[in-house]
Amino acid sequence: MRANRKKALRNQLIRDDILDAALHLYTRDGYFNTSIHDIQREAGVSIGSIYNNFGGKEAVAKALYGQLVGHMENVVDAIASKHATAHNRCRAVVEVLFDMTERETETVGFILNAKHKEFLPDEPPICSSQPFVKLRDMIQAGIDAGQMRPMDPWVAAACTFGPALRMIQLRLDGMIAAPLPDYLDELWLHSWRTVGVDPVPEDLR
Amino acid sequence: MRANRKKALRNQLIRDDILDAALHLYTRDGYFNTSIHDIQREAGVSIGSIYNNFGGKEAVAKALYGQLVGHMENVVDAIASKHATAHNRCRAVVEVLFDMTERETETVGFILNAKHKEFLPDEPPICSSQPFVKLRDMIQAGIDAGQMRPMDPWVAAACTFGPALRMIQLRLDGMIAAPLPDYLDELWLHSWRTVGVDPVPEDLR
DNA sequence: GTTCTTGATATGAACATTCATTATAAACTA
DNA sequence: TAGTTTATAATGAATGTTCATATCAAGAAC
Repeated sequence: MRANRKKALRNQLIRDDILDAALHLYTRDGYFNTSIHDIQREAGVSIGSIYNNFGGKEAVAKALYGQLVGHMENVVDAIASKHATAHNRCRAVVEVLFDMTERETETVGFILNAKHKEFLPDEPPICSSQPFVKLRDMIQAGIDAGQMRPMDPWVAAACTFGPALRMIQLRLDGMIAAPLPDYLDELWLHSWRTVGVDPVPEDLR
Repeated sequence: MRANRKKALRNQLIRDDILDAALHLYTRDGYFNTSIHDIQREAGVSIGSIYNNFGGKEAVAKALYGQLVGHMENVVDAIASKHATAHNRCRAVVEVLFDMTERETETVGFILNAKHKEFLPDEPPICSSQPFVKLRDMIQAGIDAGQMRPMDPWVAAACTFGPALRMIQLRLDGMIAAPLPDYLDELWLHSWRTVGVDPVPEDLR
């Protein structure tokens, strides 16, 4: 029993090593420029281990994708349960995304920037994955509650998160030198003016 | 002389056929899922022609990239010389991008969505290419002229074009069913409220 | 306690395939 | 004639995948 747990732990470590290496190489070089051999070298495991644990090149990407989407979903859920109003929720989403862009750059890059359709053709597009659906629900709820202007939900979503996502992309591309959180207040003040009924509260400007 | 021109013309036709095929396949399947043989078949030319005219796989992508960036630059230049105020210029940019997304879907997809860094590692990032630089200059001029709120230029650019770019991405991903121009007025009304000093003129709402 | 057996996993050289590129000769064009 | 296109085949490097073997932990037999 104890032995099994130990074994399972070691197993988990190897899986994590592989996924860590894959994330690193995918975000640096792209999926197609990353060979199984590269991952094997970077992770310090054998090729066989990758096939034993995942099954193949695409399966590694799929597992990584699932893990990170799950992570994003947890983040969104945490925000939704912590904040009540549409304004506070949406602002928290942008705040967390900006923080994550600095702290977990590779995660954000892989989730927001990678073209999954090209290497995971069977996965639904990222926009229809759980965390993104929940973001849209968040906005729809805000409109229904009269906290956001009545407008097409897609337009509302694009106006609410579009500017922030653009900033993230520019930051990931090395165009913006300063950490994103530095821009949070200014950006959000303007973003919310677009969609919000009430202005941004004084203490968040 | 006349003969040379005819020859050059035929030559140009072949080159265009190759680039058209490449654009089509790149946007549908991605660069790495598109082989030279795929392009050759789709274009109805021989492999030799591709190597004679371009030199190799990456060179095709590079030529295509250059052509489309040049096209975008012309579009931006035309807008800049046709309109005078920051508002009219920026709105025209969004309008043209929305139209192009419907009419030249593949061009827009390749320019805005493709990860060029992965297959053209020597090219500078798209954000620092001429047309994008000119867009930022456009915004900076608007701020200097007092037509746009004084704010960080990156934030201004993200607020001005971020929502529109997000809409384009959603449309390209098949999330939005209606043609983008249907959303133009509503989106721009909200976008401009974010960054403009004066409101959107009556006749453009 | 020592040795043997077992099951699960790790290893990495070998294999098979893909695919960019080169080569070649015949047909075509100016 | 000289240059280009075409059609086809050949080449070889890159790389995804397989599999026989090695490793090792945990009991079983003695």
